[in-house]
Amino acid sequence: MSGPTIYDVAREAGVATSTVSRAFSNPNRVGATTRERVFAVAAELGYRPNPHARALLSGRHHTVAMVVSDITNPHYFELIRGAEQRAKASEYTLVLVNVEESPRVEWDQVQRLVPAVDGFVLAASRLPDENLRQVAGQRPVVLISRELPDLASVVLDHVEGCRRVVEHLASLGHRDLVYLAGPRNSWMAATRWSALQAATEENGLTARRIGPFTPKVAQGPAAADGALNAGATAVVAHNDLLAIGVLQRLAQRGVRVPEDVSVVGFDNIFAADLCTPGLTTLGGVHADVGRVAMELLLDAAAPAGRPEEQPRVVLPTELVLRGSTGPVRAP
Amino acid sequence: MSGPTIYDVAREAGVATSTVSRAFSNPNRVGATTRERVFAVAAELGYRPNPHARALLSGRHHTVAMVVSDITNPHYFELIRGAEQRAKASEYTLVLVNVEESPRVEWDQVQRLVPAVDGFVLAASRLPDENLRQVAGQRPVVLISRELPDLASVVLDHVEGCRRVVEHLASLGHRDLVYLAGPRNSWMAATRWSALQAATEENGLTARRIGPFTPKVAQGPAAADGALNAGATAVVAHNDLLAIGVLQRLAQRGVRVPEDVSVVGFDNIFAADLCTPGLTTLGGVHADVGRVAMELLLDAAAPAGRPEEQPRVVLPTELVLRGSTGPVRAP
DNA sequence: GACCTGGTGGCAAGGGGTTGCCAAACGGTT
DNA sequence: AACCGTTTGGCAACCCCTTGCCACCAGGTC
Repeated sequence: MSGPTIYDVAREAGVATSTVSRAFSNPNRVGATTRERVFAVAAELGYRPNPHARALLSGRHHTVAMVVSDITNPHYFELIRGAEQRAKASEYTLVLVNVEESPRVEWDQVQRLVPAVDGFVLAASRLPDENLRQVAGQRPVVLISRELPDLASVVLDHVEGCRRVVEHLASLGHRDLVYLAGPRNSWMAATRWSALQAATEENGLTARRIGPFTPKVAQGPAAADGALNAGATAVVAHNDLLAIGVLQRLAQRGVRVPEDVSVVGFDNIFAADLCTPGLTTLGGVHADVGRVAMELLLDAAAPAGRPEEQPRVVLPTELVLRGSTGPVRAP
Repeated sequence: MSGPTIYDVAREAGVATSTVSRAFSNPNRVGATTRERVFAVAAELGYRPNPHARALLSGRHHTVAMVVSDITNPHYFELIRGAEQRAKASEYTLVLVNVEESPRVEWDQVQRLVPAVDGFVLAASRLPDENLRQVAGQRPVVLISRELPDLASVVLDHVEGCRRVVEHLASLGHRDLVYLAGPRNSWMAATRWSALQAATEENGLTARRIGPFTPKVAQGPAAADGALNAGATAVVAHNDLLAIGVLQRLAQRGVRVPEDVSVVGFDNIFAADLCTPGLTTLGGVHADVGRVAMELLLDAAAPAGRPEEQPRVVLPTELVLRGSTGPVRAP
């Protein structure tokens, strides 16, 4: 069934199995001529080292897992793409797990994979802090869109980003904003809210929060109705999906955007510039986020062992202005 | 570093390692009381079977790979989601590989993974037929959006679907359509083109083809300009991304849709109903495609061995009418 | 009491590769 | 010719788990 082994190669090349093994894993431990013959025979036989046998002994699998909380959110595609690219570049295999916003599923899947992978990239993990620490005790972990002391993480700079959002709205004359909150167990949701609060205070605006909402288009109507009911002039949605749902509902109810209400999202997903009006949103280079996270993970998983201090990378955001924000309507 | 082994469990429980092994992999081969004690000790020690040691002997890894040709296309998200869900349900691990439209990368990655996975789902593979057969000789393979005799596949019914597209355009008075072709090595592109040809002939229309185009938004302008130059009244783009790019370019050039030109896409991606006007497109339940493909693969990879005949599943399409198609302009 | 039967559990041999340790081979010294 | 240091390659143990085969034991039969 499976292909030839080092034994076949060794026999064929007239050397010991250990020599074949070393020719592949530690080339300068074996003479040049011998090595060449081994390679030649291996190529001829179509030999490929069995990664499992290798992993068995070394405990290193050249495999990492990426866990995302909602694979249908286009935002994650970019993260995945960046991470996958980086992993591939180092010949690491990427295992993808979608946990559909469920901490329970996330925990089960991570535990199932612990013995099979060298590390985890957890994107927008919904696990409680102590579970994250547990996982980190078992394998190297890099968080995306979440921070925790002593764990490596990559996040976009939402403090700065939210300030830009608030300043933008303030410059348009808005005095009050309503934040449509993301899931309760989302670190990002909490971070955005406190960053918005800080920035509004700084700029003399008020901020209110309603929700939490599952950040999907389908939740848009509920969120939009809530915002209208609160008399909002400016709405900041937890992410673009929710914002798009809000836009749709507002249009349906005859509320004009941005004349009556301004709407801001987060992530700058693919669809954000296609909807009507285009969505003003706080973006960033998400593929880079994925790439950097994977890079940190590969470093941590490297034979050298993980460094003592866990890096915390903060990447810049970018406020993308489109048609969904405009001057506040005359009172 | 790694956790306890069956030896630890065996010692602690006062039984032989083989008993521990059997307690897990073949429970009714060992007495109830012994089994309970083994489980208790295992739980206490936090024992987890090492999947690699297991795979080494059985040759089965409980891991499958999914290869997609462009992970940034929202269309694939749904495929991935369906496949991931199905794999998870059977406790299979899903390895994701993005090959960025490159047959070379696809081949390298697949070969790299052959010894590590139980099978492959190849979505829109760009590999030549003979390479696909080679892979199928090494591991079970299920194709998505591609057919090949003797290989299992799951596709949407594009013959029927294209007929619906053509009938729709014909009913609006169009007498001629221009197909903006997908990549040269895309089976889907060839299939759509021949299905469109057949359907146009059947309905007394003419069809022309320009391209090929890489099916991304960025290629839209070139495609749109080509279509306008050809004097098209109805444009059928290889997929929604290209169609969206076309819509943008047409708007930019002041060409009205659908008054001057009708545009149709394929896939019904997330953004198709957000653009302006909404995109008429041939959709289908892509998550089901992924799910079914994974199901076939798991069947084929099952211990029973693969069945002799390779299933070819054809799922229904659905023509989604939106604003981008309308009556042909008066001549 | 001798014999059989079915149910349990242990022994030991892998499965494919890695690696510590040792020995042979080789070229050069004195 | 005896001696020495350095490569280079081989032996065998080990990684963790599975499984064919055999031994054992309790209970049932005649």
